[in-house]
Amino acid sequence: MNDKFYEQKKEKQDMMINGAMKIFALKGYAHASVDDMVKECGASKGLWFHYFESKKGLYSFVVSYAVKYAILEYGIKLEDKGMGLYDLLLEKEKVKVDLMGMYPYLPLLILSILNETDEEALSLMSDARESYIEALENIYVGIDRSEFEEPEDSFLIQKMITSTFADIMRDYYHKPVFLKEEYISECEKYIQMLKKFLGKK
Amino acid sequence: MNDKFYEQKKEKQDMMINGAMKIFALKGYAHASVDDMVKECGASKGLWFHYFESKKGLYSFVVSYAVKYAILEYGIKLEDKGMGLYDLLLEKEKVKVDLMGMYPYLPLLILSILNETDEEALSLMSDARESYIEALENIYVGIDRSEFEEPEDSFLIQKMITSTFADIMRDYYHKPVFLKEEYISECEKYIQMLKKFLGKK
Amino acid sequence: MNDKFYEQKKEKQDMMINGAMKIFALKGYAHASVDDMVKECGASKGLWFHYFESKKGLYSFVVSYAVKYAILEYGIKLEDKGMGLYDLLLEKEKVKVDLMGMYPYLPLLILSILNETDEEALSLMSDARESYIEALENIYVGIDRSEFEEPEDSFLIQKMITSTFADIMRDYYHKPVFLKEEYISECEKYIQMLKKFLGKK
Amino acid sequence: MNDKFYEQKKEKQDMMINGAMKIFALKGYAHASVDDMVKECGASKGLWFHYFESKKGLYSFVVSYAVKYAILEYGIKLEDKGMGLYDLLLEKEKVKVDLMGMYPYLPLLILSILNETDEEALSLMSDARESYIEALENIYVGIDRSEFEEPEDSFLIQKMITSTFADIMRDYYHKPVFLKEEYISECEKYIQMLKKFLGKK
DNA sequence: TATGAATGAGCCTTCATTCAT
DNA sequence: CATGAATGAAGGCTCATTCAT
Repeated sequence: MNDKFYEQKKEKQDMMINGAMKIFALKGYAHASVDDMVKECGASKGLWFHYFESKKGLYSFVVSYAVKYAILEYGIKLEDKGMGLYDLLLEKEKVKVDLMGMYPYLPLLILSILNETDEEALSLMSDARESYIEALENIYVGIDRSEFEEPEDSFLIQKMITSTFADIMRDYYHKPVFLKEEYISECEKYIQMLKKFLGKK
Repeated sequence: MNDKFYEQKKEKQDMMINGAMKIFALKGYAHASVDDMVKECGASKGLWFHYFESKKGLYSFVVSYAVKYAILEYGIKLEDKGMGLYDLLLEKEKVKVDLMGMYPYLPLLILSILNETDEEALSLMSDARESYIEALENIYVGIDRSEFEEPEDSFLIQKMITSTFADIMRDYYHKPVFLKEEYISECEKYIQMLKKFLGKK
Repeated sequence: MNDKFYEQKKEKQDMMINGAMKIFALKGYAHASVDDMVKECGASKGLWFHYFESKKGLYSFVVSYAVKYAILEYGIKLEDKGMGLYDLLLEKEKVKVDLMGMYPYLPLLILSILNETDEEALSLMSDARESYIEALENIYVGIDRSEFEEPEDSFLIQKMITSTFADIMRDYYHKPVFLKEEYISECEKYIQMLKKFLGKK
Repeated sequence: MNDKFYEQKKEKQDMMINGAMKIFALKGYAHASVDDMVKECGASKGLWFHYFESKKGLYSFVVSYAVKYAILEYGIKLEDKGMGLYDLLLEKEKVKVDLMGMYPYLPLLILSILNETDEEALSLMSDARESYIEALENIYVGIDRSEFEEPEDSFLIQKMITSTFADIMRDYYHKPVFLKEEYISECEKYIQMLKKFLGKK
């Protein structure tokens, strides 16, 4: 269905993908307008529909693209089984920051996916959303939780870290420039604090 | 400006407030439509404008109302200075659940306020938003952090709990019915786990 | 149909009539709103409809009232047959200025009637409009045109004076206060100039 | 701001301009509806906003266009300085009638501009209105008033002619078809009459 | 392939009109 | 009589979508 799109130059593809990601990530599905994307990255209105048929199709595509790309990177950089919970969650944030090199708004888009409440948007991306969650679970399965006396505790902490980092990342996106290194330091503060109390790994 | 509205029967007032809270909380300012509110609670389109002049005015009013009401309840139920961090944050969730008795979507609306990115919405509620944040800070000032060797740690933990509870609450709102007791139990799990490791109070 | 209305105190009647005249005269039929009239003179929205059934009915009534009142005054003050064209047209303006004492916007309303283009408005007041025009013609019939060699000329001049005074009056209404004496002086300038050249009477 | 519009075919431009002129001229700014224009000339509702952003923008544009066009024609056809008052004012009406060839409602629109009382409309066209009035003054400066013993008289007469012709023109527009030649004859009657009495030129 | 003119459904808002009190 | 709450149709405007070029 999006074959035509892939026949273009990679550069132009990425320009359009980044435009769409930015607008969708910042405004959410319903409030994002195709005109915004035209302004953001030049490609004409007709072209978006030529490649993606509809706003729905575009959203499906971009979300699915973002998820696939993120899963791929996670796969490459987080696969060394046997990492501890803390190191892995921190590493995961570093991967996200790396992703921003190519697709600056990809991590924010993924956060917005997980928080999206618009029913239409949810139905359009249900597959991508689930496959992202599943991929994360697969990664989490490999975590070495032996440091924790009660395994259940580690899951609660995992959830807390995830929620907290998501919140912080959203804040960083609201600043004029996303300060990558500062963001990672901030995450590290939490990890170090937790390590001090709750398991060393 | 909303004098007319307050002259109506309390029941009807609350019906409209709840309708507006629900739609704004679920869809956000920009994507909430007055038509949705008409469907939600019967009051005709014209009536919303009769009372609130504009969608902007309605949003301002509802947000401000929600914030005032929440601050009031916090004031009444969280004022015993000297509570520990954990007990206070848990108690705060209980207050929110109590608020749902009268205004089911009030807590979700407050979460949405804190996450809102639409610039128009932000400008409409800047006062309310700030007064809410300030009120929370005043409550947090009274927390007894003596259990924590490093006070800084307690602030990181506080942030983590807040982010986590917000996430969980959003999930509970996505279910067909908000299971209040289950929600509180879930929050307690986190608190108990943390108490085990990080201070007893 | 407007019996009910006439059963009120004269004062209140005139307050409402003046409110309606002002709004209709200033904004024209289509753009005048009943809310404007409420603001202008206090009588509640429901009351207008109680007395006049509809905006159409109100317009019909007010226009008809204005026309009747004006014709009455013209009848009283311009009836001395045998006046010359110039004196009569000037006297007519003086009558209008007198009318403002009781109904400040009556003369402007009459001008607006004669210029109205809105089809609905035209159909609502066709009778009043015609009876006004007819009444004027009856007055003009009594004019002594013996000063004019060619009677046709006097009709052209009459039309010119009428158009000119109407224009000037509109200008005066646009000022913060209608300066009555100044208005009459301005009219006199034209009359005197014309007398100099075109007949003495 | 209206670049897009000018890139269309001249024919289509003129069709839309004429539609807008007609509706604005007949109904005035406030009561003119874009729907009326849709009915009048086919272009869809969205298209008007595609080109003009808002009803305000459309009004500004059309008024400004009309004024510029009229001033241009006046410049071409009335520039022979040294014309007498009468000939010039008559010539001016002929220019207006010529303008109707391309833009049938342009002269009526200009009359409506000069009579408009709606505050919003006034603010939207203040520049155009003033530039029109100024252009007329520049033309009037060239008038040869030597026939008049008292120059002041000539200004009064000028005002009278202007008011009268405006009135007559409005009447002609209210007929099913604007009878151009008849209109000019009517104007000439006044001019001839005046010449007979008040200066020959 | 690429553009943007063109369309119409949907949303915010106004306002004449009705009706319960 | 008097009030103003309540309603819905109509108008301004946005935006996804189509289509001629």
